[in-house]
Amino acid sequence: MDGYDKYAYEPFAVTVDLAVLTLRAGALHVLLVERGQEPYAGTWALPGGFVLPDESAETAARRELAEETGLADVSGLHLEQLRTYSEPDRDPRMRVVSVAFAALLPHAPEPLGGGDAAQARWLPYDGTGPLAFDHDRILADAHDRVGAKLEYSCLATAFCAPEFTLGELQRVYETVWGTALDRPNFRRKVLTTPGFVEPVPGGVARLTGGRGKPAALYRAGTATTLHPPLLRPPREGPA
Amino acid sequence: MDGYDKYAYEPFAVTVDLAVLTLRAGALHVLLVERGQEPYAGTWALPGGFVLPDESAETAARRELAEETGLADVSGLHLEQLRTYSEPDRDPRMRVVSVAFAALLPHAPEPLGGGDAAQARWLPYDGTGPLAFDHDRILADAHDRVGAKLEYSCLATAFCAPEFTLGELQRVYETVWGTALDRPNFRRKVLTTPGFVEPVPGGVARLTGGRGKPAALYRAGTATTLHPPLLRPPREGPA
DNA sequence: GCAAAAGTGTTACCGTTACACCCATGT
DNA sequence: ACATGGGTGTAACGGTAACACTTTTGC
Repeated sequence: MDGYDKYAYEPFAVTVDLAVLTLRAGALHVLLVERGQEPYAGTWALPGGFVLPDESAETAARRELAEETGLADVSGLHLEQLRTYSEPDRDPRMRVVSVAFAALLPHAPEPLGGGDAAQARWLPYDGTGPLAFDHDRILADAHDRVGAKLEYSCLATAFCAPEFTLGELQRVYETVWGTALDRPNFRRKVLTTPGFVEPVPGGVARLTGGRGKPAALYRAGTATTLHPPLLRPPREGPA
Repeated sequence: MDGYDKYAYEPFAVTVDLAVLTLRAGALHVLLVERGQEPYAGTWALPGGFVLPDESAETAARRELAEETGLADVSGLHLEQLRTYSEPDRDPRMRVVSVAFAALLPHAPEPLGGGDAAQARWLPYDGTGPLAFDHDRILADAHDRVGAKLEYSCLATAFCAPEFTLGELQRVYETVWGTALDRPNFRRKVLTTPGFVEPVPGGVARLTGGRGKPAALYRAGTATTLHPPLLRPPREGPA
């Protein structure tokens, strides 16, 4: 019953699919590619590709991330395995098992599409219409996971440039959660959590929008988890 | 760059590995099988097997769960995908990508090992020695995940029989987390969380150990998440 | 001056923590 | 009687929520 010795296995194609998320103009955006062939020709899909014989899924995901974004260095980007999608009929042509990943980008390079990659575009998270295959579900799962991890981890800084203001960090939470947060309370929570952020010593300040007081700059700290968590306001159930 | 049309994929074997956890005699136990062939002959390993051509990984995992435990009905058991392990060298013989699952059992049928399955045994979570392949890591990941989910979900009831006492539920937390909890506070927390547990109306009572006052019985409620969470006491860092 | 964004301070509330204490049962 | 496990009560603490208010910039 061990099974391994039989070699009586069915060949599967193993791929990775990437939900690459970033903030653009105050809205959550996803990196999507337009399919050229059937099935789903002309439909938007998550970027992805085959896992090569000498690669782990993580290695393949980071390679695809570099190819699709056109970035020279993706080693510092947050990349996280979501789960594996393996329904037998998820691809009509053949048996494809896909390991899905979520990636978080800070500043979002413009339309990109470098090299031999198909045209990749940033589209707003809401209003992508139905995606190819089961990619709507993968994208929704990615959003759920990221939203949940903001509560108990320092993940939010992965959406920010190396140096950022507390206002930018707060906008990450508000955009992903779709809720407004109280600024004074958010400040206190972030600043009193050891290792979440550390001030940039140069006492530098910078402008975010046009007007307003310049904000102090912070860097991501060394902590990875938040204790106690920063819980999102509970959804108001319709009475 | 779409890739799909090329059919230039490498064949992978896709398997599932199961970390089946239960509580026996107040200690966390894992279901393990002893390997008969090389590599790792004579070593304990997680139960698992190939994903069949018409199965999803979830279907395969539930089938394996039934086969390895010998239980007639495993439809009500908690089964949850953990993550996928795909290092190219994780099996020395061939390229095997494994989707790992965690399963939680209530009352733990005895040594089991029914049908054509290899001898499966319950072993204590601590003291299993090194397992075959990367199964130590999978098992540790399963334990981490379950421990974390106890904080913000009603998962603990999956370790309990359909009707249980609050003392039994508390022992689930204490065993998985390895920490003692204050009984009065635990009671309040569980009872004031809407939908976590509901009392068995028959006002029935039962004995857990030998002595002591009979405890009231509860069933799992309809809620799945805990708001606010039941946080485990923070680890005391060595000063 | 006015709007906009950053930053500080204060109070009330709520959940948890750390206990002390009582109840029911078996030996 | 006493040990064992179930169940109730309560005061202190800590973190959060919901504000009011000041400061610094651009127009």
